Amino acid sequence: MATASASVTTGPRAAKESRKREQIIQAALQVFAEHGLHGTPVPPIAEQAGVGVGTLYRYFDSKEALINAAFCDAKQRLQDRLLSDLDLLNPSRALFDTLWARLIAFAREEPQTFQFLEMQDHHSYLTPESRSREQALLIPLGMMVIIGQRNGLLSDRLKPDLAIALFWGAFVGIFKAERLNYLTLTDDDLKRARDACWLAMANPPL
Amino acid sequence: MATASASVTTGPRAAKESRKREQIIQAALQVFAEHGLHGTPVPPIAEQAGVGVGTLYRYFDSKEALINAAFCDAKQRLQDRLLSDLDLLNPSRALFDTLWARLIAFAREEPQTFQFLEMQDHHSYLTPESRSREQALLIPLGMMVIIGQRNGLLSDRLKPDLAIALFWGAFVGIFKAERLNYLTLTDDDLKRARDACWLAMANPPL
DNA sequence: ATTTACGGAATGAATATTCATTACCGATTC
DNA sequence: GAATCGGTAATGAATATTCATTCCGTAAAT
Repeated sequence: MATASASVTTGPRAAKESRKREQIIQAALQVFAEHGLHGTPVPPIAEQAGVGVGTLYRYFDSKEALINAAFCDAKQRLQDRLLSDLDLLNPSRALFDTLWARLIAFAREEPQTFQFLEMQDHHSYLTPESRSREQALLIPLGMMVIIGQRNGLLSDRLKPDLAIALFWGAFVGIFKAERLNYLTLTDDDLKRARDACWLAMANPPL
Repeated sequence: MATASASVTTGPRAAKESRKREQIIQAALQVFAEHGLHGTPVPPIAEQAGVGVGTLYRYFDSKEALINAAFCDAKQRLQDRLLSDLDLLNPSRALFDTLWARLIAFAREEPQTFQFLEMQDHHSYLTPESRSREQALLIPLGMMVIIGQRNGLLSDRLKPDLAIALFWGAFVGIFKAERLNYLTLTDDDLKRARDACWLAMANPPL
């Protein structure tokens, strides 16, 4: 009885279910990124995940719930990969380069996740809880910029929110251009783009 | 007979039809921008345009055709407003400022059009012809950057396509942030953002 | 043996598109 | 100038399709 009770939350059964959940979310991310949220029927998601439609609905109450789960999962992964083990309260050029490199790695290794997060039409679907998850990434970055500006490392020309929007937009823009085949990005291009972004935000050296 | 024949293509009848076409496209832009392409049923578009659904289908073969028409129309308007009466082959800081000012004006006066053009999920719908219209804007801008780099006005750090993608992305990013209420953009903010973008692309003064 | 998970056909609601009908407009006739 | 007519435009209810969700027979697990 004790073991049975334990297995409800920690046994191999639970582990397998948890894995299948992830599997469905992963599949959803891919198909959503390709066809948009309204644009993808549920059955293709199930197929991509290798499960029946009925099974999908065992794990998620509705398409909307799945969208929110996928969104939170993706945002969380981006946040983890960007911020983990980083001391944002000590800004430096090296920290900026690290953040840039991590962004690149994320966009390269999980292109669909990146694209999914940049899609427009989330916001009509998202629960307040999902929406607030956005802040978990933006607030630390904002603090970093504020401190950088106090330090004199970054120019205070741009208010922090604006600097972040500009930087983020530029990054998204170059990857969007690559996805649409308007250009190809070499490693060298990415370094040059990074330096250009830095020039836009930094204080000129004395 | 001659008069009758003429009125077929040039009379008040034709003019009214042409106006109604525009009216429907305008309405489509607005509703699409708000709810996404897959997300908006056809009847609401007709309602917004003040016509019956059947009428809409008299003017456009399908929802897809309407999307393409709206896209071409929007791209054309953006292009006209950005490039008309401008000598892109003589780049200068003043020309850059003019382009920036025109972009602002467009984004401010036709926010739905701007948002519609930046939506992700066009590309699965667009005909090759619609798609090629993209080039009509990108190629002149590319030429301008090339000449600016030859001049020494712009840094040749970034290859032209990359410079444009970066700049465009930054611009889209700050307006997206404003739309999502992450920040508010004052006129002063916009000037500062402009200068930051210039720093990213220009050659430093000697 | 019983419970739980699975799959995918079945269901009903939502949506794109069509079509039979009506309203309108300009031309022609008296 | 008024009345009639032919044809085109407009309409929205009806149809066909697509989609989210459910349900039940089967398989797996315990």
